[in-house]
Amino acid sequence: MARPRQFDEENAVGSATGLFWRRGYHATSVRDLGDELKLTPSSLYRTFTDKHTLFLRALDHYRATESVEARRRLDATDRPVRDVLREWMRWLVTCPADGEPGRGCFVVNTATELGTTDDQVQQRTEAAFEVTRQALRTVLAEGRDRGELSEDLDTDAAAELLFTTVLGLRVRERAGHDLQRLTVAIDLAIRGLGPTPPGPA
Amino acid sequence: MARPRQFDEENAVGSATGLFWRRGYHATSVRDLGDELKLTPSSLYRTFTDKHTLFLRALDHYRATESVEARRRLDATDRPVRDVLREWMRWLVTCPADGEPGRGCFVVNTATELGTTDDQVQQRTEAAFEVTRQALRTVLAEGRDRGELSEDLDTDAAAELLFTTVLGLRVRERAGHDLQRLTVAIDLAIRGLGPTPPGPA
DNA sequence: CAAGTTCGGGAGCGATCGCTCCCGAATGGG
DNA sequence: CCCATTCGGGAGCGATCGCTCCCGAACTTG
Repeated sequence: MARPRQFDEENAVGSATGLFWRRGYHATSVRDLGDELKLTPSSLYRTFTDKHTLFLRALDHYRATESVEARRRLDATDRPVRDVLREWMRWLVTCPADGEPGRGCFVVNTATELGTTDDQVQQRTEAAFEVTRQALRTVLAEGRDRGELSEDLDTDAAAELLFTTVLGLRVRERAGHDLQRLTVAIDLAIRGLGPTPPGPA
Repeated sequence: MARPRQFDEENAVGSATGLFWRRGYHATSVRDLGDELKLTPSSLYRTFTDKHTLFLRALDHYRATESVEARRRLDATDRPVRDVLREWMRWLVTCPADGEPGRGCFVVNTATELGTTDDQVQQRTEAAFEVTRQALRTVLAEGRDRGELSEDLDTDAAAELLFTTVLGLRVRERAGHDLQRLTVAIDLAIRGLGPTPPGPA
């Protein structure tokens, strides 16, 4: 048709995600975004409509990268369930430190900042939450089927509890809490799943 | 000295707390505060210096009311530890509904919105967190001393885990999650403390 | 009662907010 | 090759931001 873009749209969304992630929605200005993405206001608005739409794109981008990576780490069916869960939770409280510590979880930060005020945002945060919760249910059910967890364990309830605990861990990482304390909580959360049942008699 | 105030300063701080609680720091403007507190800008700034200082006052007010109330509900030493903990956690996810649902915890909301960027804010959120954590340690230690919890239970670790879970519950209340699901998580968290040991032989 | 001080109210400061419009340049399709 | 179309760049829109100053009124103190 006409002149093509001189920037990669997906890269730009990635940068915007980082900025929204660190500062939140309201504290991030359009000019901040323009500087970070190396985009002029006109290009930014032509491409992303407005700030709110770009924020939704950022949420989608986060879910397509970070959330997918998190889910992938839960799908290691070749290892004991407890090990998978423990390492997954430890990764959740250390992974942001790859870039910089104290970013927490973009979805959690967004859910607490905006609450239930924005339907489109809530729809996305809720979908992200549901993916994690469902993944936990699946992992726990697998563990029980493989005999690694007691048959008395209510896996749905356990998933609900682990999911809640994970949100708390993300908050604490954001708040800069000591990693060792978080590890203590994680280890006990895993132990809370109960002892490994004896092998089939 | 001179002409006295025509408004109650503590009431004003209370209203400001409610507004900051619902909307967060950045989304609350000084004009919003002025309308809510029925204060003109000049009175507001003469009394509270600036928006940031008023926010710190709001955090202190919250700790002096909500946090103290929460702590009080944990100090019921005349009842079984499990019952106290369970009812305390259920109250944590329903108490905001007295006014309106979806407010979550002001301290959690603040910690996730501002992260570790503001020293004075972080100092207050951290103090609030530590009070809750210490209260949990005390309650669990009492429960163990009274023989309601196993002597094998690491009460410090359990306090760490319960504290983390509570933060998660507060996030989920803010996000509008179903109360029944939260109750499921709470009940299992209590069960995770282990069985009641048999009485002294 | 007069002096001194703080009050409530309001206009309005400079800066920044989200966003729009216009421009010449670059690139594609007919 | 030419023209329609989108590009990057920048000026700047009205609105709102956090905040300040000035005013006459109200109150306490000597």
